[in-house]
Amino acid sequence: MLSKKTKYGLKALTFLASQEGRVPVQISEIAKHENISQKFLESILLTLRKTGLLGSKKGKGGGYYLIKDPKDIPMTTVMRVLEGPIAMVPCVSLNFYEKCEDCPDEASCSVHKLMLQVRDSTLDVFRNNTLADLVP
Amino acid sequence: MLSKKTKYGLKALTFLASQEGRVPVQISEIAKHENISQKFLESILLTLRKTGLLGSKKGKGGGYYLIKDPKDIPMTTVMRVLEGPIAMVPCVSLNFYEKCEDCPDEASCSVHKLMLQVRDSTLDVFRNNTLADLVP
DNA sequence: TATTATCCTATCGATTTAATAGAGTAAGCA
DNA sequence: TGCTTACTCTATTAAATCGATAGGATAATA
Repeated sequence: MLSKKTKYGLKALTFLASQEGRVPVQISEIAKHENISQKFLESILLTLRKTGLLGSKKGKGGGYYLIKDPKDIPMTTVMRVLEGPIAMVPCVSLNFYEKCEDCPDEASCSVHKLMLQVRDSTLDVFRNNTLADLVP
Repeated sequence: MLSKKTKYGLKALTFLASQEGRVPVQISEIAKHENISQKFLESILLTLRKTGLLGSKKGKGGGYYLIKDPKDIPMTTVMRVLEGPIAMVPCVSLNFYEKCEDCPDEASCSVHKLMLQVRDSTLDVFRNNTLADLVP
């Protein structure tokens, strides 16, 4: 299940991508437009900034803005930052690999085999979509 | 992230599918073979039986067994029973549809658009795999 | 009737999630 | 300089979920 954090983050990013130019947009405006808890959104935007996806400006006329062109932001990046691993199981994760404690042999593991396929097909979707593609 | 319930359930089902004939297999044997907490597995097998995927037999020589041929059990069924909705968001779920409280219009929702693609590609994988395909 | 093994409910601790509170900091402007 | 604005950061919370465990009830076999 997609977390609200990711859901809100995606909506906020899409909203920023739909803006003309790179004018900073206030948290309150985004929260209002997307029906999101402002305080919660605050923390989400903070992590997006720390990851380098967003820039921010304090004080009057301040807010958040996209640093790169939406079409140069693949959804793989966004999803990994917001939701974490794309794979449903750590043992098939490209960026967050971990061995299973149970499971003596990955190669003969039925779960591994199936989840590898799921990861690949999901990855395809995220690789074929940039933030620009999400803007209506 | 795939829950342990689903992971264990998949392993147990695969193990049963790999058995010769339809001989009942004891919980303890499955748990031991797959390195799974026996008590936890107990509750998982119980739900699998209630859903009609497994049959059971009590007393000596008892245990669990597959009711249908592994190649007639699509992974869509298994995953929905164990993990629940395949979609990452209720508003794109075929079997567990729910409207989002926020989000005034699905058609113009960026999250909806993206998650629809993910659902379809994941569904493809599960539709193209039966339990028989998981057996090594 | 004794043994075996599933059935069922209840509970528990740990973790995660979503949200909130509140004080701190930097930028703009008069 | 001092005021206002708006992001920054830490801490806390309530609720939900997860994984696991305990223990007795029930049914089938020998």
